[in-house]
Amino acid sequence: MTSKNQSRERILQTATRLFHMNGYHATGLNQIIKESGAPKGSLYYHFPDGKEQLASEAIERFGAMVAANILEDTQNEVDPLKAFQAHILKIANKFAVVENIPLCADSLPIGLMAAETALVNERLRLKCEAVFERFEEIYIEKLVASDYSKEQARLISSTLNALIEGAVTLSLTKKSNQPLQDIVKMLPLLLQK
Amino acid sequence: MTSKNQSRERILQTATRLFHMNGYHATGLNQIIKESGAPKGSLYYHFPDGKEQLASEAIERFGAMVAANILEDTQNEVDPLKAFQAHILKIANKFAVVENIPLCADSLPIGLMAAETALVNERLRLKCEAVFERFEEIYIEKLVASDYSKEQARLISSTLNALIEGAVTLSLTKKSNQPLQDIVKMLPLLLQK
DNA sequence: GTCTATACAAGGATAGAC
DNA sequence: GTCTATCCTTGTATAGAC
Repeated sequence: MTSKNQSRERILQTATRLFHMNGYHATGLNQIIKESGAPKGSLYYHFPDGKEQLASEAIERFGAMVAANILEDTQNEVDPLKAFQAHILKIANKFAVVENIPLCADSLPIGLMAAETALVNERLRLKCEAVFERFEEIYIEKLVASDYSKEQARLISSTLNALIEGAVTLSLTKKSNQPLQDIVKMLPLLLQK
Repeated sequence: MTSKNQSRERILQTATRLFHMNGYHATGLNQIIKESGAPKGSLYYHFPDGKEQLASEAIERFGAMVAANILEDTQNEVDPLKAFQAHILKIANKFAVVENIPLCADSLPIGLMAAETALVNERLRLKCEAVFERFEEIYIEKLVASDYSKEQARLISSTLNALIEGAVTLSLTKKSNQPLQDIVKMLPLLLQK
């Protein structure tokens, strides 16, 4: 019972990290098995649908992790502007890259897997879509609680989602968290009522 | 001479499209050869460094195409706000998706290949970085010409880059150009002096 | 410049013993 | 639940004839 969950858990954990670091197509099942240290034979036992199922659950888990982070950061500050800025700065700080490996995997974009799968795998596309929508919901809730109108809140949240996703990609590409710092500075303009 | 360039050209064209639609790792050399209709034996003749070289040139070409579009759109309008809005709307309109295939390949993000390669292939990462920087330069130039300060222009341009990249990814994932439309509406706030 | 054939590795997936 | 062995496909890349 516990051992079942242990090796399933190890596989899923490693898969989540690798998929989001390197992407869906660049990550092999053999690599996941090797790095997780889990018994090789058990992969298809725990994940009968193979790679697709593994990726699907990885996206779900990754999304939940990030959503929890967002939620925490937004609840620590009453002011939505300060809350969002704190959240982005947290990402920027985690973002330091050491020898090509980002210090923390949750500073990576969901957009990599989203863009990889959007046109070719409906199941995974839907998972990514759900994740993005969850983020948006949290932003909206925070804004509405501070008396932004429903439509204004939706618009800001959609933009914020795009902004963070894009800035993470840029930071990754430039090997610098400058783009993330830049959007923090611009955020006050976006949140005007 | 012309025939040399013809088949080289066909390969590069197809590679550019496939790499940016499906990503670096999901695109096979066999697929490129098949779809381009180019003679199979000629790939390694024209691109001795194989897939990496092909991708490198594809990124360059794709970046140049998009940069030309941005330049055109920004020159058709004196007001930077209107110019940028027109540019994004153009992307949004091209974006219609028919049976999972986007109507126009240049509505796709560079970010896919950027995020795929940033951590694992320095040569391609640098190409992507150069492309993003070229975009930023164009934005900055337009803003400075309208009396924005240097630093303000840089900040807005960096943000705009992230915004568009993120919105395209979101639109792709949601199969809707709503995110792109959203950022058009928010743009006036960003361009305040 | 182009073509065919082929080498060689890695990918995902399955079968069957334990 | 786990392990090993194996299958099939696909991937990149090369050699050598034309």
